[in-house]
Amino acid sequence: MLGSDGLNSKEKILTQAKTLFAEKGFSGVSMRNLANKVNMSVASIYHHFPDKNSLYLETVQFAFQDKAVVFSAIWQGKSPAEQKLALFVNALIQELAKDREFHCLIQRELVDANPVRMEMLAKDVFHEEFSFLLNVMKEITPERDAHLAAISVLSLCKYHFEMQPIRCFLPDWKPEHEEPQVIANQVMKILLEGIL
Amino acid sequence: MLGSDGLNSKEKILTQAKTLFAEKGFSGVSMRNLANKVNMSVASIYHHFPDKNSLYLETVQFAFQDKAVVFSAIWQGKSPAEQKLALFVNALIQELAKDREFHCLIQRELVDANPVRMEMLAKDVFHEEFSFLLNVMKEITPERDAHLAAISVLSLCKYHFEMQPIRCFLPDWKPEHEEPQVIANQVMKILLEGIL
DNA sequence: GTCTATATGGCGATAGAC
DNA sequence: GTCTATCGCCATATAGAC
Repeated sequence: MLGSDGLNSKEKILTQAKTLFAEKGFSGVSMRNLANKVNMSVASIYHHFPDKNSLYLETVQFAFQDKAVVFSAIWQGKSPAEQKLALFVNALIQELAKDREFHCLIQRELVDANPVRMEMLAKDVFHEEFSFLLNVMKEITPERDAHLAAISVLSLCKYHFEMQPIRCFLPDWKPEHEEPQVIANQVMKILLEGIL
Repeated sequence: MLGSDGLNSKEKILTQAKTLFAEKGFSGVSMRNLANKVNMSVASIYHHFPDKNSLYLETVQFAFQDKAVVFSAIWQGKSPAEQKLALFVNALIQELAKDREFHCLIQRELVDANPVRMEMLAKDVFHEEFSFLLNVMKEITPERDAHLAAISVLSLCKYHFEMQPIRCFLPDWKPEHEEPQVIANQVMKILLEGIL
């Protein structure tokens, strides 16, 4: 039942599907491409998934499933709110740097903006994480709009990675700008002092 | 030569292509879809463009072509650097709010990350604008890394729009969070004071 | 510059043997 | 659970008439 990589067929399919969908998007990947990549026939894939859309949905859920664990330790900890925020920023940036495919999948989901998938993602994945961040922001700056502040924190972390493909062609770019630690430090500095 | 909308056939095709590519992406749009939308045959489109890829490239350039004009007045003005930054943030957010298709096309380009198109975009479109922003940042905070600071300014503006499809499902969202002026004020406040 | 008709191949999905 | 073979359709692109 398990291959030499310790994965059963379904997991093998999902792993490669994650790679392909992240790279090319839903309509950029054919069942034949995927079958090729996992060394199976198309018909075998259809044995595990009823259709391409279901496969895509399961792939997205598969890509998200281990992410919540990383952050819960931070939110459950006993640090003061400011420190929780710093730990979260660091952890998020590390996670985005480590799992590029995860990052690309989110970006594609947001631009495709399928309303059904969007609500599913919001409820099943983002709601809890966002609530924790929201509470920390409320504690830190009760006079501010916590929702906008939380989005801004996420912006500062995530957009560095979205700009990665083009940044290296822009003036004053340095290789060190790609290091997660450098990015995280910069984000925290802005959050602490502003930029002006 | 010109239709009742004042556009010739090529412009009509590019206008609808911009809408479709922004919504569905390159591989999500077929030549038949597009032909349908402009009330032409597929063959007629191929009279104006040699293939789908060229059509896509021209569409992206078409979508970008009027954008530089909006900002040059700000950079050329005689305001102090801090005020130029504030004007830029406002103008960028207004532009993103006004032209959603433009916003989606950028997001898709960044996630597709075709190296050839990326370098083309960087050189032809972003280089000049980014340089102006960079110079303003250097003047405002000479001790900071200007490249990272400039990216952070763009992050704060652009990511609010990227999160738009999911934000309304997240806790504490209010309709006013979609107003460009509210977003711009929030961005400037963070840049001035930080968040903590 | 626009059309109809068509060539050629890839697509998602299924039938049925092993 | 995996395969080969195949269906019916839609994709990009072209030929050639008007």
